[in-house]
Amino acid sequence: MAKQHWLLKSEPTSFSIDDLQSRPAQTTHWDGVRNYQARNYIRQMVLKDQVLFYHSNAQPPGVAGIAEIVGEAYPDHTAFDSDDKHFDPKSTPIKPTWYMVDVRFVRKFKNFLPLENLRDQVGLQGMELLRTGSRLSVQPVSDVQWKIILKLGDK
DNA sequence: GCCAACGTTGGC
DNA sequence: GCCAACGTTGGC
Repeated sequence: MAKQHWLLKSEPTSFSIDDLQSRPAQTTHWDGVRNYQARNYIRQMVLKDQVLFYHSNAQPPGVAGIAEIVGEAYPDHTAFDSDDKHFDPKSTPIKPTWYMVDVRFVRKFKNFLPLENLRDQVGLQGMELLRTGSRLSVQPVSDVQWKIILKLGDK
């Protein structure tokens, strides 16, 4: 299968691309996804898929760099923990509702790409990220979109 | 702080 | 199954 590309949103005040870089093995599990459409995308991810690391609720919001999938979908255990912010009693170890992947830092872009600038780019108009009211925290990115964004980020 | 655009919940 | 109320996301 051809390599797939994705975009993952994170609020840098809770977990930034710098936090990912400073993790042991520069790797984390991407927990807390509690939306079915996003969950379905999580389950489609395969090893070595490439990911845009997006900073949401940031000033400015935008794409900060690249990561890759180093662990395919497995049950999100934070859903089982009643003390966890993302606890969901409907999800059980026997029949988990929510899944997560392992993600490893690849690099930060030379240029942080603010959302505002992406809106102006020819070829990106169809991106889910740019759709008015888009809230999906896990999104597919097409080959064409991926290439345009990498070119901008590394320029 | 505001609010548009959702997704979810629960009464009926 | 419908839909109003509510809660959340996230840009601005």
